[in-house]
Amino acid sequence: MNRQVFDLYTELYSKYGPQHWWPAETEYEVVVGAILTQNTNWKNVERAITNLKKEQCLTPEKILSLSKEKLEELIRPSGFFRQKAERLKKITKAWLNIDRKLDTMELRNYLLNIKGVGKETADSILLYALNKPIFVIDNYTRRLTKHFFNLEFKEYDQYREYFESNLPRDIEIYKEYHALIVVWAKENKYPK
DNA sequence: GGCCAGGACACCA
DNA sequence: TGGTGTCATGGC
Repeated sequence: MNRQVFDLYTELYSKYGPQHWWPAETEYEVVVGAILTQNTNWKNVERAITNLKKEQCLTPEKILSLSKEKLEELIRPSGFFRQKAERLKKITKAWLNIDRKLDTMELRNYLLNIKGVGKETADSILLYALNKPIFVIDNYTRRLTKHFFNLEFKEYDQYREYFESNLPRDIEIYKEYHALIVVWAKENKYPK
């Protein structure tokens, strides 16, 4: 186990403090947020979530009952609103039928088979909604890996396995580390 | 005013 | 598998 991966975690944690991610009141809100935040500033996602909450629409049943046009209107601030409305409908149906007895990788495959759900989205849901030990990789994580460890991989799962194999298998650490990486990246806009 | 955000997918060679 | 275009709003 490569200590520097864990050491960086403790460093970021003591510098920025606990982030208590994911900011959501329910599991389903995590699912919705995971779709809405795809390549999108979180501020814009918050506007969309606020709209959904204001209309009492942040439940699977309500999302499914909304017309396509109405859903698009509510989530418009998050951008890509047409495809995200489509994706929300699809993932919501799948979410209602999810079999929680499946093991982590089976759940991952289940999520990845939903159109509009890629690895980062699936892993965010696994970690933050379903409390499964999966390390979430995003572009910030790739940037950080290059910046601090001078490493670059080709595949998403290579990054994921790198972090997972160099950290204690601890869900809380996975949650905090990913959040701290985002905080770090925002403070260091273009560290190269 | 331009750049980019907590990606995913289709299409092409 | 690797490269590129598309989707779209709002913050900075």
